[in-house]
Amino acid sequence: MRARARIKDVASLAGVSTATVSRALSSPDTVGPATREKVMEAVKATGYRINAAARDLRQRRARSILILAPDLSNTFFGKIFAAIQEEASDVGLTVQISDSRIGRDRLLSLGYDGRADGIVLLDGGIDPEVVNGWKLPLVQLSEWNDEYRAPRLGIDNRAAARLAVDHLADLGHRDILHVSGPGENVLGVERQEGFLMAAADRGMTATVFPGAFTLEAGAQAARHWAALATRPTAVFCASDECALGFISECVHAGFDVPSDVSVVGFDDIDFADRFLPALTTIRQPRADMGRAAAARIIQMVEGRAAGSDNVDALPTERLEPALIIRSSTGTPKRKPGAPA
Amino acid sequence: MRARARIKDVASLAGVSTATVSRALSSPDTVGPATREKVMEAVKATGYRINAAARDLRQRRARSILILAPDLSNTFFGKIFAAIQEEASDVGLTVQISDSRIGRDRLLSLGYDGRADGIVLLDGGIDPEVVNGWKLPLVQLSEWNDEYRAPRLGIDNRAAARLAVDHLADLGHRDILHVSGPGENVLGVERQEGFLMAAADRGMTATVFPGAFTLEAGAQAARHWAALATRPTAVFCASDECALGFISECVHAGFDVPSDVSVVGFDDIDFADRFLPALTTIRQPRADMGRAAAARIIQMVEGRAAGSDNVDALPTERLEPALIIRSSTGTPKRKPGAPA
DNA sequence: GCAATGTATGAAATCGATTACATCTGATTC
DNA sequence: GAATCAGATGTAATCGATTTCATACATTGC
Repeated sequence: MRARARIKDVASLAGVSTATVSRALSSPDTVGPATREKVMEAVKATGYRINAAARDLRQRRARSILILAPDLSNTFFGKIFAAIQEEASDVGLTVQISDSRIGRDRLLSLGYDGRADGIVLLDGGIDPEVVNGWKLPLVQLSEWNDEYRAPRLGIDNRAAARLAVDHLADLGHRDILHVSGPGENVLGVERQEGFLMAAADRGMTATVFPGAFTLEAGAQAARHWAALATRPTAVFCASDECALGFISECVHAGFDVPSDVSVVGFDDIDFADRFLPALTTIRQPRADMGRAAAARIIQMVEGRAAGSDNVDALPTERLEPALIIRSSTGTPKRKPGAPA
Repeated sequence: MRARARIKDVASLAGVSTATVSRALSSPDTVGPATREKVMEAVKATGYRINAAARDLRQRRARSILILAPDLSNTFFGKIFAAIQEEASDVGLTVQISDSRIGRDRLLSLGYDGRADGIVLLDGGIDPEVVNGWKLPLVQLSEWNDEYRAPRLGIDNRAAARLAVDHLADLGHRDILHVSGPGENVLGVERQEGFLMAAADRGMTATVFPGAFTLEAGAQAARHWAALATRPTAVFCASDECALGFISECVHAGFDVPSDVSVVGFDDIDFADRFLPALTTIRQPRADMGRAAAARIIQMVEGRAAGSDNVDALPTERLEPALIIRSSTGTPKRKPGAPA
C-alpha cells in the first residue's frame, strides 16, 4: 500500500468524477444508487479517508473546538474535558486543548488561524483585548470576565457560598472562617462575597484568610487558624483541595474534624466522599457544565455556519450548585465552661 | 474591520507578491530588509494571521499532535496532558485530545484525516488493526500493547510492584494481599505479576483480589478483606484511587491504618500525601512521562518531515518509578497471644 | 411530438497558503 | 566590457477537497 489515496484515486477507480465522489460521500441521496455503490466500493478498495485540511480550507470551517484552561493538570477540569469531548465527538467535531497561559501571541493565533470553529474558555484572567480579538464563537465556562463579549455558563458562586454558610449557621456555628481563592480570581471573589453577605445576614462573626485553590493553601490556612487565640468553629474553603489540605493539617496538629472544627469544601471532587472524614461540600455539576458548554458552542458554530447571525448573543446560563452534607461538618463543641 | 485578511491583502497593501509575503514571514532572511519592513507593517495594519488549513494542506503537515486516552476525566492523566501540551506548544504544535473509546471508525479517521502529525497513545486496549492502520508517528505511553508497532515509554511495572512488596517484607509482613487492576489491562497484569514474583522471592503468603483502578474497587476489596478469617496484614493496591478507597472503607469499618493493615498505592497522585493517613505509594513520574513522550513524538514528526525514515523504530524507553514511604504502612501488629 | 421540468453527472473554479521555476538587477571576476 | 553569479522578487503550479455552473438525458404534461 502506497501513500494515502486521494479523492482523485477513488474517482478514477470508480470511473466517475471527483465531484461525484464528493457528493456520494457527503450527500448520498444526490447520486444514483448504482453510482453510489461503485463509489463506496472504490472507497473501500483504496482505503480512502478524507483529507481534513483540504475540506476545511474549502468550507472555511475546521470541525474542531478549542478548550482553553489555565492549568490542564487541575483535577477540576478532567470531567469537564471529558463531557465536552463526548458531546463534540457525537456531532463530528474534534477537540483541541491548550493551556491558556501560553503567551499572548500564541494565544491570539489559536483563536485566529482557522483551526478551531469555536472556543470554550475556562479562564477569566486573559487580556480582554485578546479574547475579544478572536472572531469566533466563544463560551465562558465556570470562570468569566465581564469584559469578554461572550455568554457565560456556570453556577452562581455567591448563592453557592450562601448554601455553605447557611448550613453552618443551621448547625449552630456563630464564628466562621473563609479560606478564599486567589485574589485575582472571579470565582474566589464571588465566593468570598457570598460568604460575607450570608454571614452578615445570619449575624455571624466572619473572618477571611486569603488563600488559593490548592492543598498547600489549605494547609497553611490551618496553621494560621490553629495559632488564633479564639478559633472559629467552622471553615468554608474556596475549593475541595483547599479543604482537604486544611483538614489534613488540622489532624496532624491534633485537632479533630468536625468536633474541633467543621469544614466545608467547594466542587465535590471525586475524592470528597472518600476522604476521612468524608467532606461536606458544594457540588458543582461539572459534567453538566461541560455538556452545556459543548451544546452551546456547537449551537453557535452550527448557527453561524447556517447563517443566523445573532447566536453569539444568547444569554448567560446558570447551573445549580448543591450542598452535599457528609461528615466533615457537625455541631460546634460547647465552649469549655459555657453553660449546657 | 471586515472578514479576516488573507495573504493576498497583505501583499497588495505592501505592494509585493504573495510569495514575498510568505517568505517574509516564514524565512525572513531571504527577503530584503526594506521589503521585510513593508510586509511586517502591512501584516500589522491588516491584522493578518495565517490560515492554518491552507498552510497545512500545502505542506502536508498539521502541526498538531493527538493524545488518545481511555478516560479523559481520570486524574492520572492531567499532569501528563499538561506536560505534553507544554512541550508541544514550545515547538509550535497544537494538541488535540480525544477519548480513545469513541468507536472504531471515528478512531480510524482521527489518525488518518491529516489533522494530526503524530499520536501519543495512552491506551493499550485498542484494536491493533486500527492502531497499525494509522500511517502516523506513534508513541505508546504508560500503557502499551505488544501488537502495536510503536515505541513504548513508561515505567517497568513489574519492578515497581517489587518495590512495594520489598518495602512490606522489610517491615515484617508475611501475609500480603494485592488488589489488582482490571484483568484486561496490561498495567494491572504486570503489577500483579511483579507482586506475585516478588512475594514468592521473599517467601511471603500472597493473595490477589481482582479489582480495578477506582475508588469503588478499593472499597469493595476492603469489605472482602474484612470478611476474611485470617486477614493479610498488608495490601498493595494497583492504583492510589483504589488504595484510598480501601483505606476509607477500612476506617469506616473500624480498622486502623496502618496498625491493622498497611496499604501501599500506586501512582502518587497529588492527594496521596494529604490523605489521612498519608499514603505510601509508588511514584510514577507523570510529568516526566508526558515530557518524554512529547519529546519523542516531536522528534519523530520532525524527523519524518526532514526525511529520515527510521525514526519510528527508536526503542522503548523506561522511566524510573520510586517508592514513597509515608504513613499508611508500618510494622505488622503482633498476633494476639503470640510471643513478644 | 414538443416544450418544460427534473435528475445525474462532469468540468472547472475555488478555498489560501507554499514553493519550483523564471526573471531581473547589480556586483564580481578576468 | 563580457561573462558569471548571487540575491531578491514575481508567476504560476500545487496541495485535495467542495461547489457552481453547464450539460446530457429521461420524464412529464399537453
